[in-house]
Amino acid sequence: MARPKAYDETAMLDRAMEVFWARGFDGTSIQNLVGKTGVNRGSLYGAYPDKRALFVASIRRYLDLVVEDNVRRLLAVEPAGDAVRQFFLQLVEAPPERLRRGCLLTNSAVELGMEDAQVAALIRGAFRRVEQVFCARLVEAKRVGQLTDGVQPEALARLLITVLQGIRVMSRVGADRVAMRDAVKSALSGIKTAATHAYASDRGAARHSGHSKRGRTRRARAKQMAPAR
Amino acid sequence: MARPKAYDETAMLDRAMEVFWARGFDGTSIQNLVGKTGVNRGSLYGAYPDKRALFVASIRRYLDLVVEDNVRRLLAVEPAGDAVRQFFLQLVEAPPERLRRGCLLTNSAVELGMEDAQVAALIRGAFRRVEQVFCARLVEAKRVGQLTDGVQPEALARLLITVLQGIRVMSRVGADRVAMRDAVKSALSGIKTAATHAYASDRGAARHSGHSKRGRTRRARAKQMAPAR
DNA sequence: TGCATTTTGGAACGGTTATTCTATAATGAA
DNA sequence: TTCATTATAGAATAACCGTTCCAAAATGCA
Repeated sequence: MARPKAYDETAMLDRAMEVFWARGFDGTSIQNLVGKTGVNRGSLYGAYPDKRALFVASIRRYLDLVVEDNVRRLLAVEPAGDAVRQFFLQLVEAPPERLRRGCLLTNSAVELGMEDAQVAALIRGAFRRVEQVFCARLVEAKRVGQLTDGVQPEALARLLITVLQGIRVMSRVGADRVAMRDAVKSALSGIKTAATHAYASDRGAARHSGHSKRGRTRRARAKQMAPAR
Repeated sequence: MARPKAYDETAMLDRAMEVFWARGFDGTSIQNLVGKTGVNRGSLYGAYPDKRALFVASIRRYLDLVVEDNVRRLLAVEPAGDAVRQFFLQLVEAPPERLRRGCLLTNSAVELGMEDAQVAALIRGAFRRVEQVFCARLVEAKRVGQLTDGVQPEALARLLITVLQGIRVMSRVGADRVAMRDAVKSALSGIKTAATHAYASDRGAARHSGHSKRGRTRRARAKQMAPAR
C-alpha cells in the first residue's frame, strides 16, 4: 500500500520526552528533536501537528513512565510509612546529574504553568495523583500506628507533594545535599520507622485500636539506602 | 557636557525585573524590554553589555527589593514562632494573580539553574539567606518554648525554605489553595502559636529554662490575616 | 554661539525559529 | 511491472531573535 515508517513511534516519543526534560519547551528546537530522535522534520510534523502537541504527548508519556513508576515504588513497600520514608530518602540520595535534571513536571509547571492552561491542568492532575497515593499510604500508616498522634494523613500528604516540588527546585541550583536531607527529615518527622518485629506484632491490634504502642525506634538512624535510579 | 539620560536607571531596572519575573529569561525579548521600560534599544545596550547582564542585575534588584522585604517581615513580628507562622499563612492567602506569578528566584532556578552557574550560585545564596533567617527565628522560638520537643531549628528551617519553593511551583499551575493551606499547616506543626499573655508571662522564665510551660493554644484556629502584597 | 560628548531612535545584520513545500524513495496491491 | 500512497530528506519561507551601527538630537562648557 504505502511506504512503511522507518522509525519506532514510541521510541521517538521517548527521545523527545528526554530532550524536553533536559532543555525545557522553549529551549528545545525542532532541530534538536530531529537530531536526538533521528526522525526527519517532515516525519515529526506527520506524527504531530506542531511542537506543542509533541510536548503535550511527551508529558503524557512522562506520566505513564516516570510518575507511574514512582507510584509503583510507593505502593511496593511495607509497611506503608516506610514506603513513604524510603521514597524521599532515595530521592535526596540520587546522583547529582539526576538531581540536576529535576522533574519534567516541575520544570514545565514553572515554564508554562502561567501561559498554557491545558499543560497546567495536566500537571495539576499529576500532582494530585501523587498526593493521593501519599495520602492512601499515610492512612494505612496511621492504621498501623506509624503516624505520630495528631498527624492528619491528608494534610501531611499535601506537605509531601509540596516538599517534592521544593526539592526539585533546590536541586536544580545544586543545593547542598545535607540541607535537603534535613528538609526531608523534618517533613517525615511525623512518620515513625517501624522496626520489623514491632510492625508484625502490633499489626492486628493496630487495625482496630487506631494506633499501636510503638517501639522505641523513632529516633533510629536512617540506614544507608540505594540512590534512586 | 553631554546629553543627559532621558530615563531613570533604577526605574528602568525595576521594569525589566518585572518583565523577567512575569515571562522568564527566554520568554522575554529585547523588544519586550524596550516596550515595557520605554527605554530605547541603544540605551539598554548602553547600560548593560547584553541581555543576560540585565537579567543578572534584575535578579540582584529582586534580592534587594523582594527578598529583603520578606526578611524584614520575618524579623518584624514577635514572638519569633508567630513571625514564621504568619509569613507562610500570608503566603498562601495571597491573591491568585500574585500566586500565579510566583517568585523570580524559583522561576529562574528552574529555567537557568542547569545551564548558568553564576545565576545558580546567586539563587543558591538567596535561598541560604532566607533559610538562615528562618533558622535564627526558630532558634529564638525554641528559646521561648514555641517549638515542640525534639524539633531542631536548622532542620525545620531547611524544610521551610523547601516548602516555600514547593508552594511557588504548585501555585504556578493554579493548585488548590486549600491544599496549600494544609501543606503549610503540616510544615508549621512543630511551631506552637503563642497566645500573647502566655508569651509575655513566660518570657523571662523561658529564656533560662530552655522552654516554657505552654498554654493550651496550640490547636487554636489560625485567625484571618491580610494577604501578602 | 559653537564644540565635544553622549543619548536617542530606528534601520540593518546575521542567525535561528517553527512551519511548509517539494521532489524523491520505498512500499503493497493490482 | 505499474500504480497509488506514504515516508523521507532537505530546501524554502517568513518571522523573530540578540546585537550592532549610524545619523540626528540634545546638552554643558568654552
